[in-house]
Amino acid sequence: MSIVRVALDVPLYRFFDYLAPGATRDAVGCRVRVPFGRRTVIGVIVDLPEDSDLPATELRPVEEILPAPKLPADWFRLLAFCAAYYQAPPGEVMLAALPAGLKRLVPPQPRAARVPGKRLAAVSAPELTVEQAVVIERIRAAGAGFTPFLLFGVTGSGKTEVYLRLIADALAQNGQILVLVPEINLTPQLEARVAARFPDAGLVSLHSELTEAARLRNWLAAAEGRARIVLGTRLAVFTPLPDLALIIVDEEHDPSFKQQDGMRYSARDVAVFRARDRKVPIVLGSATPALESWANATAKEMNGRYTLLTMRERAAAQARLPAVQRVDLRKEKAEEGLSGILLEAIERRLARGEQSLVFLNRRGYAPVLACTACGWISDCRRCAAHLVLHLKDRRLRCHHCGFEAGIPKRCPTCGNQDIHPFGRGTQRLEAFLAERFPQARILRADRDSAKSRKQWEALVERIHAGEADILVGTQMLAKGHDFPKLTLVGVVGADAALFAADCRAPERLFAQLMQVAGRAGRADLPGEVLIQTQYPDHPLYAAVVAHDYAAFAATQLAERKTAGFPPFSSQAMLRAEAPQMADAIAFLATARAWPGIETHAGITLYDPVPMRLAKLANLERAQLLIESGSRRALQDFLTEWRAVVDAIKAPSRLRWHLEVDPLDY
DNA sequence: AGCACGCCGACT
DNA sequence: GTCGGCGTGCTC
Repeated sequence: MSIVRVALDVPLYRFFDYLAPGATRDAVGCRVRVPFGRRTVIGVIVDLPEDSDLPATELRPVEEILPAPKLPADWFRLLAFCAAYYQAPPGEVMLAALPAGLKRLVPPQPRAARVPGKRLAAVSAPELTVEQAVVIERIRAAGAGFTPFLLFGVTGSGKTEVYLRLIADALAQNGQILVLVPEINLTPQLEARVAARFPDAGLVSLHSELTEAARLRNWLAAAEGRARIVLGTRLAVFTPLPDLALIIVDEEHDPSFKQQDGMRYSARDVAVFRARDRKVPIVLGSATPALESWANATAKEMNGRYTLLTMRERAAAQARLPAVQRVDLRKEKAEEGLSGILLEAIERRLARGEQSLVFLNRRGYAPVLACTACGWISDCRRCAAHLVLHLKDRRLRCHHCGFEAGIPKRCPTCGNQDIHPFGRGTQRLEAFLAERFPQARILRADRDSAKSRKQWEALVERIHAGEADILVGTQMLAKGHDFPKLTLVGVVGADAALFAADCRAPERLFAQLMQVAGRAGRADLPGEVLIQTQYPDHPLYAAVVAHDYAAFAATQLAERKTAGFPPFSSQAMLRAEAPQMADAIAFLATARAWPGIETHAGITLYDPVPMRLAKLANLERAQLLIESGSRRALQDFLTEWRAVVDAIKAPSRLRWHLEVDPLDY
């Protein structure tokens, strides 16, 4: 009597054995319909064990083994690695990696895939720059095995063309290619370029905005090898690819590669594991690499784990890097937060019929409403955060939990009518600019003005069509798109990130500034970037002005090394949330007090502390940082400790999770 | 996670 | 009397 071991979608760290009369090893990798408690669920057969820990009499028989699709062995290795590394339940992790259509008891009726319409002739490849050619040669020279490359190329240096050539190579050798991008709706032009170059490669995309049916269709096409190129967001890293030959991670520094709930994995790191496991090359591309990646490519301690490839020149011969300048706000008078220098620069663009972009990473009209008499401020009653004033729809809104309220006419505490918006958001800048430049057409681009992908695309379309003279936007505008007529970028309100408690804030600010600066002057028009700041001497801005990522990264890494922070140590974070902060702290304190820590050398457990956003949606949150100089030691500790934490008796309303390699503090 | 059971409080 | 709150225990 055969026994099958089945992974099920439950938060438990074990599998379940079932009787499967007549099943052979061939069943491993198949999905299976099994009774589980009082319900019937879909699982995945992970093994065909000789016998079970339980007597055969206690095993229930499977209801049906579903022959296709079959998950391959390397898929199990990948998911098992993730479950172990991220301390997540293996069954849950495996089932989460499958498209929903494969988890239904009644399988969805597969509709015939639409026959691709007009098949266009492949767009021919442009000539390579010298740098591109060198980079491609070096990657080719490394051959087919596992080699991780960090492709460090300034904005506009033509990383995409490098990807396309490598994809062509892999296709020619009958390989499949996995391309990971941070957010699909910000990179539709990459998809378009790949599709145009390789019209016969059966390119499919995989991301969470696809309908369930489309996702299943594309997943199957990839898993069956029909699709030769898979372009997707982080979840695509788990797609079975029988002929995988190359992995590309574009904008590898982007925080969107980090999953922020459920299993909190880094798709970039998972991709590197997968490349190593499948013995294929992987190219991580960025103009501002994550410090971890940069260290892997340059730091002595990392022994050249990654091969660094650099492209310094912009590909379009005429396109220069934009001239970046600081505007000293201590000396310059500012009107509604905009300096005379910036306003004049905008005026010149208006006169020349060019576009300007004012970048402010804060949406709404003003970040807070306050009473000048009694000190009342518009706080969210469910979060430790201010309600943001949205004048456009006359609401106060919490950007964390979504709580909304009307705008009070007078102070709710003291009745004073003199209540004022403090600070500035994109709406306020938009209003001021409209008043200041009545002849200009102003377009605001933030999550409020582009809620859906459709709205966003329409907005981009209008900008491209030249329907705007001045753009006011958040980081939404920093990514992806090239606007040929955009020659001026003004950066407003960036200083706040300079002194944030989060050690990664400078890294993110630098990446953001480089990215938004890269929007200026792409074509034959020279670009200008003006950064308004109270701290013009700050080394971060100096590095941005000099377009010198390497110098910036060197100082950051030196700081990290002194502080013993990643990548010079490994970290994990235990977080708890409960209606009462005291309960959350007490839970973490109990976890920290585990005596078994004695047997684990080199593990530091910090004190439990309230999170930066200490209260969110009526839950108070605290966290405990775990650090070790040895990743191995941390892993061993976490594996044991996780079970200990699991067994702690806590109030029923308390929730907790463990995050490995946290990005935010 | 579901989904049961089981025990107490406040309702038609 | 029973509807329902959530604590506890189990799922091959």
